[in-house]
Amino acid sequence: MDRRVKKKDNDDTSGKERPTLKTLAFMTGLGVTTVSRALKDAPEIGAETRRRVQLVAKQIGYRPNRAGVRLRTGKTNVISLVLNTEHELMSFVSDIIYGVTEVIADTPYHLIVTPYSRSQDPLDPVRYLVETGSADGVIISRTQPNDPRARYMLEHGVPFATHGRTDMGLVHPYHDFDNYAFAGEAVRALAGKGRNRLALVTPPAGLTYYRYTVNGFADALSEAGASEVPFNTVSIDHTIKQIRMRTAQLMRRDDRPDGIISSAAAATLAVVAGIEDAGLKLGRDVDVVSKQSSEVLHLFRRELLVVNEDFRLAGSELARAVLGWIAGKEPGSLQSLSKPSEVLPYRG
Amino acid sequence: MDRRVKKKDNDDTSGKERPTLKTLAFMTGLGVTTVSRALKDAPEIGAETRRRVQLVAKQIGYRPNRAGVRLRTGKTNVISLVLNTEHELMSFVSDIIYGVTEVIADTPYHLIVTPYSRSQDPLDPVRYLVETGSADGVIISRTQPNDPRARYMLEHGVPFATHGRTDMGLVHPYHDFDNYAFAGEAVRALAGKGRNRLALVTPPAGLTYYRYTVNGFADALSEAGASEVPFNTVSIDHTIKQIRMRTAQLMRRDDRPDGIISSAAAATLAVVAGIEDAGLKLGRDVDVVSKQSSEVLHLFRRELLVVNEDFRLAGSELARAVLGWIAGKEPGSLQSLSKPSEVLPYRG
DNA sequence: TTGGCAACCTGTAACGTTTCAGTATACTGG
DNA sequence: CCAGTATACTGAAACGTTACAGGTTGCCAA
Repeated sequence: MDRRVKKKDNDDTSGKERPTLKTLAFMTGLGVTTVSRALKDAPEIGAETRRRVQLVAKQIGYRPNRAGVRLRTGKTNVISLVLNTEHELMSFVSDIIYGVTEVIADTPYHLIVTPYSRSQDPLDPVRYLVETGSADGVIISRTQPNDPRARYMLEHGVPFATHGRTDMGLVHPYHDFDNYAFAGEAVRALAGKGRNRLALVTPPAGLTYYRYTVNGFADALSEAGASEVPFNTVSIDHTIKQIRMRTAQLMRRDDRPDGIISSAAAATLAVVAGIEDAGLKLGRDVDVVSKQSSEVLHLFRRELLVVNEDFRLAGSELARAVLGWIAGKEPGSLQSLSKPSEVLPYRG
Repeated sequence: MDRRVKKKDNDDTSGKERPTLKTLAFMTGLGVTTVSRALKDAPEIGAETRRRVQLVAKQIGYRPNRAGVRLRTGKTNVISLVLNTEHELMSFVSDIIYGVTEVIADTPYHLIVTPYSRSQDPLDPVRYLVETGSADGVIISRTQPNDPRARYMLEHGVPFATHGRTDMGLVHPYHDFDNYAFAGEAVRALAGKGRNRLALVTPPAGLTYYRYTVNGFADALSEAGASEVPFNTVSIDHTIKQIRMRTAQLMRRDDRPDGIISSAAAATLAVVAGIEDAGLKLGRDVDVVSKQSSEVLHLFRRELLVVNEDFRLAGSELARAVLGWIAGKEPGSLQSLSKPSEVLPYRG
């Protein structure tokens, strides 16, 4: 298993080995310390020397060895995205990753994906990251009002950002979509079409944005003089099959809703299928407003009303937030809330 | 000169610091070297000692410091997934990541996502990974018949696996979906429904699976006595809007196809929209067979015929392949081809 | 007795980086 | 002219790990 080749001093410029500070030191005739400091613009290095070192470094394509830095300083230059492998939306995973990578592209940071599954405590992966010091910053989703992960990371001084807000009286960076506003807009749009018996396909009950959605729904309902048709048997975490079946059941009842609001595009496909299973027609018997993160629902059924949520933006904002915290900014200043688009009907 | 530098001993068991080999050495009364070897079952360590060390290590939750290992040995314990941030399918990203993480969950490996965008040479991220030694293994997608990335990694002795095959006479691990078979099955299914003027929505032209798809299509066409209606103006890399528009154009022509085969679900949504824009009806005027990676198309239109491709499986296979190569297995033994499901009509 | 050998264990060096504690030189003010 | 100090640089140590080159026993054959 010993595949290490004997290594001589790399004090030569012969150029096959990856350059290190030692290489640079030799080439410039300076000490390793000076080179190290020159590269990070330390004040006690002469301007001339600094320029010379940086020039040579650029010329030979010097890149600091991550393991060396990490071992010495503990800095990993890693951001970890913690994902639930059962319940995250497909579009969420893809877009948020791209959003994050967009932001960290010009930094020395790498993105690692830390998964956890149904069986596990969501705290597990976070605990692992913190205990092993595997990341300088963490991004979590599926945020809860009282989130043990956020509390844990605050206690341990690990910078993080949450997708969704918490409600623990603790300050930390977050990015959130304004689901209160979304639900409200959705209700008003349906009311505007004369719909007044509305059902809501909610987010999973434990998460913070469940509350915002439900509250936005309730407040707008009473304001609009509409009423709720309870539909608590499903959430967007349920399978397509379940949502479809239960929607069909719901729509066969006498007191069925004439408007439905759905918190996710995938659920909406199932809802519409359920509606049609019950022999009803979208746009005539019932209207549906749905969130979506890519322009897919209007291809599906033109009658749908949609509101867009941009997960790529969320990824970028979250990355910016963690990096900001790592850089020493106030956590309280790294919070953002993204307003929903209008409720959009199909157009050409 | 008796001013000695105070050295921070972590030789105590007081327990707040993360345990290192030194901690274990102190606790067991052994040398650091012995502990290191005992933990990796080296032969020259007494059975008794070995068990004792491993017990203590487990008790206090010792985990090797990755930076230490990496600095000393060059082993990163990292697998990198290289992704194009413009053109990967949403479902692909999500599922392949989950597939990979499933496999590496019980290993010391971490998954890092290395993105590249339109503007960049696809070789860039790979070159970066290799030059900086950032990963022990690499997974790439969007594989080309003559793929510079595969060639480069082979030359540099970096283990990797490709999603899709190459055609360079070089041996390396891959996982691929049998797109030749898919296209063939699709043609036969359409022919079975009496369709004999078929169009194909291809993968992007540069990629290997474009060829397999096109060949499978062509071979089955002549075999079935059907003919091709050329539709070279789009591929699944085009935008929804473009595909939709061009499909509509196609379908308004006199020599329009009566069957269409689509290589991706997202494209299929656009294709169907285009068909309907042209005033035609799916299942009556034209039949469409499409690949999909999640059960979404039958919710969209019942008339669609679908073939399933499992990206999560691909992720797992690719991870297994890279890990196998890293572990010293023959690259030629780490290749797998996944057969398409039957062509499935809607059922209940 | 001596030498050889196997079985087990150990100290030291090195990976590349940053930090600590200096050193050498030149300049300043008295 | 000297002390004091600012400027520009440097070597050594340390982070945690593994490889290398020994060391120390105890036992056995000669």
